[in-house]
Amino acid sequence: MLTIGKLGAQAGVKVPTIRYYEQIGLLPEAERSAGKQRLYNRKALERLAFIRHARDLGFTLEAIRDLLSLSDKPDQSCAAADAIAKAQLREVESRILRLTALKAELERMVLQCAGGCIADCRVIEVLGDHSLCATDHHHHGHGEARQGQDAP
Amino acid sequence: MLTIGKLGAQAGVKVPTIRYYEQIGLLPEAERSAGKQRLYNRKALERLAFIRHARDLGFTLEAIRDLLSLSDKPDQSCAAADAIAKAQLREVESRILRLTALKAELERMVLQCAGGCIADCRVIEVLGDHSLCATDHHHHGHGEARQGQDAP
DNA sequence: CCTTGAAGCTATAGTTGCTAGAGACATTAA
DNA sequence: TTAATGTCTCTAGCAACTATAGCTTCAAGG
Repeated sequence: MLTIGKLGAQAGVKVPTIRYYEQIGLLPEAERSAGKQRLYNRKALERLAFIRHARDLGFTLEAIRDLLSLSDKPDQSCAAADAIAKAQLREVESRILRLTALKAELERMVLQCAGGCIADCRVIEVLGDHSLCATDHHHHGHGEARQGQDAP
Repeated sequence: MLTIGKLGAQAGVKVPTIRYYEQIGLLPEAERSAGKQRLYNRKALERLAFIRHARDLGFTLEAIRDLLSLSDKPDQSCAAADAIAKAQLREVESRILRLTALKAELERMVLQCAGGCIADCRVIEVLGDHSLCATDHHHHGHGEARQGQDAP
């Protein structure tokens, strides 16, 4: 049996995040010790590692909730899981496209900045006037994969 | 003089977002009509367009705050503006790298899914076991450029 | 057996960048 | 004049956590 700290260390998830996952029902309520501390078994560790890994791949908690409930029914078709993964793939691809356009625009801005004074700065100028842009960086996706978390 | 609705339409920013920008001090307090409605002039429109454009390029509101205060001092060196833009460029580049790794992993998952039942599903399996991964998708950036907003 | 320090507990509030709703007032077109 | 918009303030909500405060529990050393 693992305490919440050990579990977090093994899965690479911070302790408050584990409690948060329990709170929103992504993890079941943990067993408790005599002194009301949470205790976890191997299955809980696997579930948490699954969540962590899916988060790393950019799945939302909602998508993960769906994937988890699918993985609890091993006899059904995996079409739904496949669809979720494909949607995620499309999402990632469209973000890459958009970011690539942004990158081009930023490079142009930075290259053209001669290092003079603000009045002549291309960065400020380009930001102030969209018509100076080469590319169409105008449509957007929905938030990146993770916030900055990293194993403690 | 523009009402807030016209201003938003011209700049491509929703009305509540404009009020929000004013609230957090990114836009100055607007003049008011006799009936206390906000009124804007050309300068306000330019400032808002600047913000909108910078948001489109993925700058945070904090970075934009800095850029705006720089652009108010046209005689100073543009080194600071240049640094902000370069930091943003590095940020975007690192997000692209990370997303590209994710994309490869997702493609592998999806390709290997034979479409059988959950018990054999590669998607579920790979998510459950990081050692099945080809790539190191383990370090992350800090949030994508925009939430889903788009001109009203 | 007792103490100390780390780890755990709950509960609440903060983060970013907005968006949505309620209920009241202003403006404009028919 | 009346109806339909538009605008006002205020509050609360979204994702996905993170941070803080003030407590209790646990494991190890003396």
